[in-house]
Amino acid sequence: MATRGVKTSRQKALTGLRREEILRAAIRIFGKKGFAATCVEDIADAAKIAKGTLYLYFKSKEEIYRAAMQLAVQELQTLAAERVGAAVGVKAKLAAAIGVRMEFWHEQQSVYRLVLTVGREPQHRRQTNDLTRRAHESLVEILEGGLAAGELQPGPFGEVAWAVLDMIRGTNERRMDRVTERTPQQDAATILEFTLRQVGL
Amino acid sequence: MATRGVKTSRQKALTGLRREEILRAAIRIFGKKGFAATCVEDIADAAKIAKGTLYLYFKSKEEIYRAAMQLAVQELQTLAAERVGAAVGVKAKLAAAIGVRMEFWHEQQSVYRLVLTVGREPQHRRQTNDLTRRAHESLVEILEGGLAAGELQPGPFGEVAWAVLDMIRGTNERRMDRVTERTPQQDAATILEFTLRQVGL
Amino acid sequence: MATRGVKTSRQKALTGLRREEILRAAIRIFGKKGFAATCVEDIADAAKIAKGTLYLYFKSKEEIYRAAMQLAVQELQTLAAERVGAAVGVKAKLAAAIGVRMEFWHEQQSVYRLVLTVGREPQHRRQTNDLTRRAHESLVEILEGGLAAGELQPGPFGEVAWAVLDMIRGTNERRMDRVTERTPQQDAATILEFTLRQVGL
Amino acid sequence: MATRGVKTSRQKALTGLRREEILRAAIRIFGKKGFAATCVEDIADAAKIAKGTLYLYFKSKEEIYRAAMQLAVQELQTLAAERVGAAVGVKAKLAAAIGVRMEFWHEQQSVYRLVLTVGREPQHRRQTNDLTRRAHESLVEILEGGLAAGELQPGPFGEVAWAVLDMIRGTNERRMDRVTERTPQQDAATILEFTLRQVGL
DNA sequence: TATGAATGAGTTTTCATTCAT
DNA sequence: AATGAATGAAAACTCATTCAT
Repeated sequence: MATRGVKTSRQKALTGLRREEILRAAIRIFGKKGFAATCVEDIADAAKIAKGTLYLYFKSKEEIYRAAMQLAVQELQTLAAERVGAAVGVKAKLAAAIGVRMEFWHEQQSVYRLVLTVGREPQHRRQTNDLTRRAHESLVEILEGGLAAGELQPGPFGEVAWAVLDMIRGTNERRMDRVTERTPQQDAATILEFTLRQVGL
Repeated sequence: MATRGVKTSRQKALTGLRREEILRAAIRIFGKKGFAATCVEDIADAAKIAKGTLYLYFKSKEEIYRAAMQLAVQELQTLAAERVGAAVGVKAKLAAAIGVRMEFWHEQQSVYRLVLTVGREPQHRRQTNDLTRRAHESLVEILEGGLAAGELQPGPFGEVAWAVLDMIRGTNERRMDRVTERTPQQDAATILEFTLRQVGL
Repeated sequence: MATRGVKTSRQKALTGLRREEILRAAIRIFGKKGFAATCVEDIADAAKIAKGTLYLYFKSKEEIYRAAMQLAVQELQTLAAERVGAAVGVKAKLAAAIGVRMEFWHEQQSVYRLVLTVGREPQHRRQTNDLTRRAHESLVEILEGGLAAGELQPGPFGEVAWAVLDMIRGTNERRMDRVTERTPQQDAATILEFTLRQVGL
Repeated sequence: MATRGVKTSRQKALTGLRREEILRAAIRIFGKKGFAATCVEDIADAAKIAKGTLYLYFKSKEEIYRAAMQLAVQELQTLAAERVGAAVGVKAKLAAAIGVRMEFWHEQQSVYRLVLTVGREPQHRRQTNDLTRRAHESLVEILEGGLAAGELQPGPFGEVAWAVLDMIRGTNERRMDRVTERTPQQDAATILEFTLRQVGL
């Protein structure tokens, strides 16, 4: 009765932990099999809980997916903001923005598969696009910062930023599918070089 | 009865036609709904035949998908080879290679959706990658042709070609999802410009 | 292709037959176990078809129930209208209306259980009430016919008609639950007598 | 610790109170939704206790139902016995017996719904019938008392008593479902009148 | 005694594939 | 060849009951 409707902070922490464990499992399985081919029980098994328990934390398979995606992307965004913030100068900031994404996806391949496969399914496009747009904005900001600082000339920053994201996606995908043999570092370097050439550096 | 087990060429032609009708329907529906969310009956309805009849032409849903993809891509490749062959000089050839892809996908959005969504699902990656590899090869050939003709200096042609494909994919996707407002022509121009800058033209 | 979207009358008859077989099975099972406690598979088993086949004829468990109820009641109403129409004079008509209901329910206990149990569940009340109202109307008509013919004095026909239905329900239920040992004929006679006394005959 | 395994009378009283609170909540919810559609958590919430706590007082959902029903009916029986006992003469006693039931159910619609809907489900018929039988007996007693006192002639008292109960149920149900617009008092008067006419008063 | 997280059997519904006509 | 009714395995989700705290 004492705790009715209330949660001690210890309980909240546990609940949060459990939620996250489930999401990590979900990311793994969704990333491997895709959304439709993943069944809820697979996720439960991977999280080592019963099927019903999932539904205490999420109210549908769809919601599990959304939360998993959010968790994954949130972490990347935090990390990227940090690294870009620490860099000085457009060039270094761009290198940081590109590099952090290459490394992150490389280390978190299952997350990336999740974004690439499930995120492209018709019902998930909108969410995925929102995430992409934010990444785009942060790249444009870097370029505009360079302009303001007099390091760059004006240019089609919007288009360049999209090109960067397209290349990051493409190189990562090819690495994951073993279409190319290049390392994340090599790819990052190439993309940076290409980008700088586009903005006249 | 006379032709039991044998096919007259007229019959073969008819069969081929019917197959293609089915595939056109499949492309439309798969592209709109994705692979898992499409049910075989949807395709049969769209092709105006009975569900059972599908199985006379294809032995599973999976096979319908594979054939649909192949049909879609084959047409693009034929068209691209033709246009690129007709162009003279690296620049014109590149412009043709990029332009033909932009237009084709723009006109055949449902096919493109098919490639983008279903083609990304785990079980279809290998096939999709094969198709992409061929596109890559043909771009590299153009660039190497330019080198042989003395129009270009040596450069990271492989990487540039991938970048082109990544940008084509990205811009098309954004247009389809209405993330940007640009026309296929504008995008093609930007991509071409970007590419030429990379190879020093 | 010839029959696309069309059904030969033979096919329709078969389909109708199958539908009815399913409904007869449903009536039996729903009547025995109640709505919630009946699972779709029980009905399929009783109808000797596969679970999935049910869904070719009805789109949900709920719809099966509604159709079953309708079928059951429709038959009673047809039979009642026939018998009442054939009878001459208020007294005979009343006897027919009461008698036909007693016999019908007695012979079709499973249908009756269906109406009594499932029909009382909150989500089905409205449909059940509609059916009851029609039975009420037809009884009132008989009484008003008697008034018009000068056989009866004016009276609270509406209330009497409800009382008749209440008693029919009550006696049938008690017989089914073996709370009393009376026969349908005895009960019908008692109810008729009671009714006539109420309208002054 | 001193009282381990033993219950002080204070504890028993508290336990009894808590049990009753739960049952009142259960009556409300069962009455509104029916047995199957009610989930244990609904009851717990309504009783403002945790789901697990329910199982300290009752060992299953089924048992909660049985106890709730018993509680509901017990109160009616006590009240009826009291009122009938206070009335003098068959007519007054009948009026009391009918009236008390009409009023009670009218005021306790949720209880009544419980009896009407859940009580009709196959697994609960026996219990419901037992309760009904007792109501029947008490009505018969009144009529036989009238016979003994010389107020009535012999008659089919058993049948009349059932008719009374059938009409009470019917009128209450119709009022609850808004099939009629009559008040409990009007219905009670009509039923009394009908009854008296049957026993020749 | 009280709690509510965890369980997993059980339910409805979908749909790729088969097969008798 | 063509049909579409029939199948049944598989999926998402619910909820009565248990149990560690």
